[in-house]
Amino acid sequence: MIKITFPDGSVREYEKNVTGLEIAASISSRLAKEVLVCEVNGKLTELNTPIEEDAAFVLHKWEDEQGKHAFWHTSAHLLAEALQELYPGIQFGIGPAIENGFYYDVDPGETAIKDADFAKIEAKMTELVARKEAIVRKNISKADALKEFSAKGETYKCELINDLEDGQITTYTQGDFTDLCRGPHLMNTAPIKAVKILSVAGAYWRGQEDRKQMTRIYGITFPKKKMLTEYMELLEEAKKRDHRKIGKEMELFMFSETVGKGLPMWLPKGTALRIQLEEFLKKIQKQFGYEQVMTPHIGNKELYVTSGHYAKYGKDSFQPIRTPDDDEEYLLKPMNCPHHCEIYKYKPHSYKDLPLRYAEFGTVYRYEQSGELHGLTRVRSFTQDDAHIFCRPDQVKEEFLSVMDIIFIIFKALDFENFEAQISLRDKVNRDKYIGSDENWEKAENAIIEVCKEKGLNAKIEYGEAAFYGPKLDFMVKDALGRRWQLGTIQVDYNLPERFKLEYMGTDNQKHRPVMIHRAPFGSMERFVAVLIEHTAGKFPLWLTPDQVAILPISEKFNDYANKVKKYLMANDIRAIVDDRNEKVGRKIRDNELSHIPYMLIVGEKEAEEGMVSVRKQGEGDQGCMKFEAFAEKIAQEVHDMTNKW
RNA sequence: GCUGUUAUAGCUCAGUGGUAGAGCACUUCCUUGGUAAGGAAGAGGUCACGAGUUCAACUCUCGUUAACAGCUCCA
Repeated sequence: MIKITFPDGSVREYEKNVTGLEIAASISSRLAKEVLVCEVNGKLTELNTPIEEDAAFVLHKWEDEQGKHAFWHTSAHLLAEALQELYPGIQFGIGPAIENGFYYDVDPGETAIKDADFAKIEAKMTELVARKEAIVRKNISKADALKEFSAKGETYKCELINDLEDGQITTYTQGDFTDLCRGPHLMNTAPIKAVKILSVAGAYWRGQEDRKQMTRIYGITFPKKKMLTEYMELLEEAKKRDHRKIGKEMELFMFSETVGKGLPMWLPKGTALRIQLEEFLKKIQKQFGYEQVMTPHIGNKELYVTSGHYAKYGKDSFQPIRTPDDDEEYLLKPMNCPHHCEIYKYKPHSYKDLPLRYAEFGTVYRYEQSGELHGLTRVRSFTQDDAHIFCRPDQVKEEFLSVMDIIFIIFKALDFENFEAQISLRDKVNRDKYIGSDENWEKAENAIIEVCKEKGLNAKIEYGEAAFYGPKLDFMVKDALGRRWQLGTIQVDYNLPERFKLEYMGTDNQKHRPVMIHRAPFGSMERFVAVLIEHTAGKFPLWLTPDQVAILPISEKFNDYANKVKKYLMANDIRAIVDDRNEKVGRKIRDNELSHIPYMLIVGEKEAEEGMVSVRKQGEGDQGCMKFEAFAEKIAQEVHDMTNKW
């Protein structure tokens, strides 16, 4: 007999070589039906694997991450099995489960797999499920694995096998399909009740740009048909929130093929929104001791040679601007830091001056690869809400903490609750690409880790994600389609002060090197607005929204009164428009509801006579009548209450 | 940059190897209204751009540009 310990701490005894499925069945038949995969002493394994010794034991169902993972991983194999039947001679790369579904990278040789083939593939997968083939796991020696897969002409699999350790190699077989795989899997494909092939795309073999491009087929499967329907509806919903769609509908920003791709232009409404955000941040920064500066959009190439950016990014940037002078070259500025370093150098500094915090809404230009451009989230010209803090080494931590406070204020004010933080450190092995001494790097890396701990921030550490000049802490949020976008960033930099030979006079009357902290709480105005649009679905908070109030005259006879009210509101810093179209009031209400304006004021004979307005709140209907002066006061108060929190 | 898909009116989209359509928006007129779509008429297109095939190309082929999905990249 062996002892099986469950997650709740209870222990039960079973015969040696009992399987996970048998254990599940001993608890309840329903559980045995729903369980997908199990965990024995922390190791995920199939339900039919015999358990030989005492073990900590966990069952995973669809509701668990691990259960879904196994379900989708098995689905990837099912996809491969279907492809093997449909496209004889097809070669397989890798086929993992992902956050939502799975994919398989394949090389179909001369044939191309297209959207039109999806139905055929789905049908074949469904057909294979009906065969109820068992999935069989097999341990195999490296030599045998190589023999087996090379016999089938599977060059990609052989390459993978060559990188594996002998003795650790397993294969999984279902029907005529055998795959090199670590597992774990479902015991058969029967639980897969709904199948959807989502898209097809190119993907480099092993993620390397110089290797062959495979065909990557994305799919998703579910244990119930209804779940697939719900998932497809969710995708539709997400599409409706896409900032590119809403940005167009609300006339916030645009692109012009003539101006150039990746170069956004802000329309009046979008500009109004952006200005509100900038003013909001300026107000906070003022409280935190920042000073605004302004710098040109170009800089002498030498500036970037000094900073090291030219060596690193020169080739992949907008190329230098020529002048009538043959020896002179300028770059569109790809970042603001070198300019701010020069500002720091304008005069000598004492330790008493520090920290100095220079802030600028600085527009920068980066030649992003064309395929990377995406709405407002990835563009070639964008405005960073940039600031550089020059401080003494002993002030780094405190400054870092106060930057985090600013970021938290912003996230709170705009209701971003589901953000993630990531600490980006150097690659553990390959350290050639980083500028600066090991000692400085370690100091900076440790400072970030400590500060996160102190703030109780659960940040994920990623090695190899650091900028070439220093480690960083990034804040990310998800967009409507579940893609992660980086917003705020804080980066410690021991490198630029070195390169620009920045100094301050210490208490010891000696020159010392300041530390520089780059930070951008929004990241960029463009990306932040994009994420904000998707977060709010275009329903911006009252203090931020471009139009706060729409005034709707009942008929043209009351246009004059409506304009009088508008003038009064505008004079009191309330952003109002008059809808003076020749339409019935029902129509005006409908259109203005759909355009997300928070308040509507309906004015007709009754209101005009008494200096009143009939108030209607977006989504909440009629709110009754009041004097327009009282309404202005109410709105001002509401905005004040919202903005006074920070 | 790579692979694939797409490009028709301001917007959303139908459509055909034989000179182009809808809804919304727009203009004019009627209507002057009370809390989510009043009515009529009209205007609007080099069917992304450039070549080629064809008696004839918006439609088929190739190239260019841009957008979209994914990959790679992101100071």
